[in-house]
Amino acid sequence: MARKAGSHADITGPAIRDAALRLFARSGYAAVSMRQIAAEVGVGAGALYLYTPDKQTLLFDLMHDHMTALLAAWDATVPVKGVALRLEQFVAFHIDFHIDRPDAVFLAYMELRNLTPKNFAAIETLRRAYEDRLETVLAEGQETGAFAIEDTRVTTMALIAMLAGIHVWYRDGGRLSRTRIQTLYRDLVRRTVSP
Amino acid sequence: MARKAGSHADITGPAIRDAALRLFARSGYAAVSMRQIAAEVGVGAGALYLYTPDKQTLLFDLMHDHMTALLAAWDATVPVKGVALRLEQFVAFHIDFHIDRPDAVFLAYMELRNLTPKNFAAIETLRRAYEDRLETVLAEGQETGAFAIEDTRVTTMALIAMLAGIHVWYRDGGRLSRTRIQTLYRDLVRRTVSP
DNA sequence: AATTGAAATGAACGCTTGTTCATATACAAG
DNA sequence: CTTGTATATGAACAAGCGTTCATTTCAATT
Repeated sequence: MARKAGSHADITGPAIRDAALRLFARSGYAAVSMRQIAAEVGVGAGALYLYTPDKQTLLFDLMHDHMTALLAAWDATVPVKGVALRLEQFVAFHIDFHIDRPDAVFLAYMELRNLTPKNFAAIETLRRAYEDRLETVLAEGQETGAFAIEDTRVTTMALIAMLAGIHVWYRDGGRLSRTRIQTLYRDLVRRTVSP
Repeated sequence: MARKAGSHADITGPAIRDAALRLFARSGYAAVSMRQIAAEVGVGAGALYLYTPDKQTLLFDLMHDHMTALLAAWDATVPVKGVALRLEQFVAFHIDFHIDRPDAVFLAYMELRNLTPKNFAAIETLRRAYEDRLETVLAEGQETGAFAIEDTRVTTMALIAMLAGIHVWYRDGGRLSRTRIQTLYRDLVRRTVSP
């Protein structure tokens, strides 16, 4: 039996991506089979290939779309005046964006080594671009004397890692609210760069 | 042909673990086959099962031994006087220990989800114990007034993540020497906790 | 009512997987 | 020189892998 009522491409396509994202994040790309993804969607394995040329492209598209959306969202923020406030804006933005997408964050940080070299390079470029957004803010603050930073690149990586680490322990409905976390990390970051 | 001259258990055993560690770190547990590990050692696939009951145990033992060695090494340090210096000691220790074991660090941070529930719980306990070592230092400094920390647990996680992030970008013979990195991170950490 | 075409099936393909086991080898002890 | 044992082989097993494709189903268009 095929083509049940109401089951069309614009439903199945996103459903496949959702299921793949969830399963890849939970068990890892290599450990998840196309048949598992298909079963989660409620479809035969062959149907997946109506929506993606192969498994590798499915992974790449998920990571690529996440990174692209991340950069677009930051670039769409309205910059506040003053580099110190701009840095606080970055922290709040980062936490907001990432806390709502735990699975995509997991993918982007854990599945790089399962990308083909060409796909890996593409994602690395995007990741580097995001790091550069932060580094730009830090460098500007350093120039104007608003910050006192010993090594801009190292501080960038340290802050990104600090923020990325939230996804390791954050749980919805846990001890700390999102606002509280943003406050705490805003202060941690401020201490790290202030003169 | 079996049992070549000089090829004994005390050579093959460690060789298997070395190869497994390297391959698991490079490609991920699920993506590495027992035959690949065996080939790297220069042995048939069946021979692996003279040294490990199964693939899962091989992974677990690698992670378990790493975490155990980490805790033992820290507990073996001679505590310096003064909680601020003790924190600096932790930073230097952490960087020293981890920078020499990039593959084991990769495993311990990336392959948790490929552990069976029981094995996962065991590793989580060890990881938590390591975090607690740092938290203890922070809490003591907070009590004595040497540090000014808003939330001890969050700061612990933030600092661990910051330090763990080094392995993402550090390359042997890169721009920064190990000592330089230790100095930079010592200062970053100090700023984060100082009153 | 007939036709079209997108959407899905499910069998089949050649390969790889983790693991087992009967068999073979090479060294150490008697 | 014979025997015993630790070490390794490599074929075999059932299961699962990603992917392809001839075929079927169903809704919309004519």
